[in-house]
Amino acid sequence: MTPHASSNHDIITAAESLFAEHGYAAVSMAQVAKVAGISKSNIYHHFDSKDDLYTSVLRLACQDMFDSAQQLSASEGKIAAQLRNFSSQHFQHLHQHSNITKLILRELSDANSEHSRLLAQQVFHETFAMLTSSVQQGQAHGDIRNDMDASHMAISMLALNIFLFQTWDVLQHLPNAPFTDVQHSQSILFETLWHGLQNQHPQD
Amino acid sequence: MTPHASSNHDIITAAESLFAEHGYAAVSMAQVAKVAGISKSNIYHHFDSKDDLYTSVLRLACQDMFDSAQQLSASEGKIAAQLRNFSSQHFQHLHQHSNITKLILRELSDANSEHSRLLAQQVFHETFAMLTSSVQQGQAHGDIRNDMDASHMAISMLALNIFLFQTWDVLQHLPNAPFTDVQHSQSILFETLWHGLQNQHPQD
DNA sequence: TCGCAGCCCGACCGTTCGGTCAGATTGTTT
DNA sequence: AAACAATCTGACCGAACGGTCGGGCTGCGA
Repeated sequence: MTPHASSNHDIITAAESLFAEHGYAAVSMAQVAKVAGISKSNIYHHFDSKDDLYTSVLRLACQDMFDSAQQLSASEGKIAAQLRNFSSQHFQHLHQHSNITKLILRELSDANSEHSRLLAQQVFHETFAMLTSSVQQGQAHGDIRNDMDASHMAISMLALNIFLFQTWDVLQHLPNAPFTDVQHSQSILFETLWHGLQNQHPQD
Repeated sequence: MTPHASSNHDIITAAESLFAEHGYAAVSMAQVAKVAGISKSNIYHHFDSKDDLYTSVLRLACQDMFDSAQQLSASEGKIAAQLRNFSSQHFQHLHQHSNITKLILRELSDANSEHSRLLAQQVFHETFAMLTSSVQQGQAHGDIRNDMDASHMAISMLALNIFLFQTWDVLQHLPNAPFTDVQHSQSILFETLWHGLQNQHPQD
């Protein structure tokens, strides 16, 4: 509600990390207050309810994700370098805003209200539309094969990055330890996929 | 524990769907009792605590996932057909056991105890090892390019399937509706990736 | 200096939580 | 029918939950 709000941002920051780490139901207002360094009652002076706090956190998180996603625009140069650069930036982007990413991933699992889902899909749509557009440009230039849907190619790139983000901790516990450097693994996954997008095949 | 298993299985079934849908913290023992059709106290006759119930649910879920994952063995024929078939089966497998899949995906986000993580990663390792082995066979036969790590190729296939599973609801809300039939999208994603794994390229 | 409006807190409320317990019910064995 | 263990339940407990309230504190305009 209140736009300028002094410690409003502190509360949201504390709530954001807690919600991201443990989920909505597992976080109490008392915990948020303790982390934010204020009293529990004070939170209710800034927010109507726990749900209002969570909604505010989610809305601001999506806004941040939206803003910073617009900054990772497609660079100049060949399509290959463009997509490679975009994918790499997107992956780092996920880690830099890891709290927000975890929050949105949780929202995917819950799938309850359409309201929260709309927020997630709004932020989803941003990077997705950018990537799809780049792929379509590549198809127009003849660099990317035309016999496949640009949307599916774009979603594949996002899928590899997001999946790698959320499973990295588990992947490192696999035997024979095939995954050590996260940046290296990301580039390998991209190159594998990119290799299949190129338009230099003879026939099938 | 109990060999003839009176209502023990009913409780776990009820708890499984509730935990999968809403998460551990958001589900109360009273809700589980109501869905299972028994009293709350009766649950404590079969399980020591809420944590014990959840652990039992997770252990049984991983066991089911493990067992049924072994059944989707690599079929005969060419490597391409093998992998295509495996990927398709794996995807259907996720949907047939959607509760267990959601449960394990939630476990990924929580990342709290090593105990539960080990369970999840055990079930993860199963399909991963199978796929990696198939890819390595393909590499030995010369059907799959040798200049990339088999582990990363395998994880890419799993990533596309799992990501498609958990984001399908959101993807359908994207504008222009590029994703309509989930089976069709899955095959497109696989073909795109498989196109990049093949060993029939001239050079880079 | 006063007043007053926002900011903030300790104490408190009703409800729900996970969990316990004494006892009713049921099934089986003798 | 008696006896006994397993199964099941309603009533209950202390703790923690989301949320409220009255009143202190602080800064600022008059």
